[in-house]
Amino acid sequence: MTDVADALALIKRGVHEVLIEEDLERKLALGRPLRIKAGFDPSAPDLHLGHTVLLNKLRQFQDLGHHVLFLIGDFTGRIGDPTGKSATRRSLTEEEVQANARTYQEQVFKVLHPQRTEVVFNADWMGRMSAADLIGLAAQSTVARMLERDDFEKRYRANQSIAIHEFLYPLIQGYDSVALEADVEIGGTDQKFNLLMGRELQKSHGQAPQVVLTMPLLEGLDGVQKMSKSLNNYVGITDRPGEMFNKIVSMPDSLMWRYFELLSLKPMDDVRTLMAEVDAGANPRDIKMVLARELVARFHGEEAAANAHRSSGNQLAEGELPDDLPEVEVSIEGMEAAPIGFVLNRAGLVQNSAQAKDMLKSARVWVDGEQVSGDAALAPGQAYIIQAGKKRYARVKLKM
RNA sequence: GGAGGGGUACCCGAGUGGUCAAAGGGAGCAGACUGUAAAUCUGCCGCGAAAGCUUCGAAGGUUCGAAUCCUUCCCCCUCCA
Repeated sequence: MTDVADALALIKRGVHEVLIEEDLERKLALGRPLRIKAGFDPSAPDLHLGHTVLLNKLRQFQDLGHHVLFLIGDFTGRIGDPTGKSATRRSLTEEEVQANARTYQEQVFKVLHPQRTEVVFNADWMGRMSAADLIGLAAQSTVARMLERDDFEKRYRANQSIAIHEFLYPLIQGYDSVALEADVEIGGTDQKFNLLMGRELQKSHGQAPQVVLTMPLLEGLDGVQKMSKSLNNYVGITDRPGEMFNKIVSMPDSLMWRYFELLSLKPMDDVRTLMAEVDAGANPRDIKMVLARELVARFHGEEAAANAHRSSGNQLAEGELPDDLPEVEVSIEGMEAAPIGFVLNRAGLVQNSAQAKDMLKSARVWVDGEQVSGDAALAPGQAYIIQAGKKRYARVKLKM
């Protein structure tokens, strides 16, 4: 294990807050693998780069030899974190939880070391807890303490209802740390209250309190709002290589160093070297390509990263076709010839017929390399290579 | 309980009987320029290949014709008690 100061520097990279840093130093000095806990909501298994900020931090701990407890909150999922807008959340079935857990693991191990990761479910211990035990747990905190939490306090002052069970959420999340004997828990800045509850409950159970690390929420590609699927400003970790590459290279320059800090596993010294290059006049685009290659390689492998700049989803370079041209079948049911607008729409190359018309009008559609106009029609029984705009193309087969 | 104001497309917001698939702005999408960036500029922006179909809180009604007029209902806001 590396020396404590180096480890501390790596751990603090990109972190919003460490509570309490001296505790962390002491734990690191113990020389044993620490138990690092992070909880995940079982309802949303499609990960994007925003989620990987946390995963990267876990990975850095693993690189230092520590042990990660990947907690799937299947029990807490039934409550729904009161922070969220969704006060009433549908509870998931056992099968759904299992399916989501599998998806998580597939995606998560692109970042984490499987051998140093233990996947745990809090229903394992919470499901067995008796009503008496739960009351005992509830007795370990107070209403006044709960009202210190920002959103509870606001709602209380605004005379909005707070259901009793909502108070149980932080308690259970905290108790998870007791059950797991966590040394460190990592979460988003919005989780601070819940994370601190773990410290308190551990103390009252005679355990050394965990160190709390809060990670900033990653801004999405718009550079303003947090990354989320619903705002469509995300890079999904299952995005195709070309698509991922394209999104990263086209992000605003203002965002790139933030992404380097939180998403790259390159040492900060290397990142600072890149910064110096840009200061000295290097094209920021080329530096974004460095980041794009690293991330594509992480989620799709080195080979995909090497080819990402000319694979589908990314803009064509010099009119070259991508290596992995998607194939689509379009049924033209009874038509003698399919109007090009129809084909574009059915093949998913445009969002709606208005966009198809727009593209055709401004002559941005090519069939087998020939530019076509809006009145073009394609005969069935044949495959065409169709390109719509710069980024979208497919081999389209028309069938009757 | 009383008085008044309001619900228009993803968001804000104009529109008071036909020329309204609905002004304008923002967001989004496609382009030009550039560096696959920003800024700026252009086009698109309910669905549909088209014919056409479906929208203005909901349901009925008047009318040749309704976002616009009438009835009932639902929801939001402000003031008074």
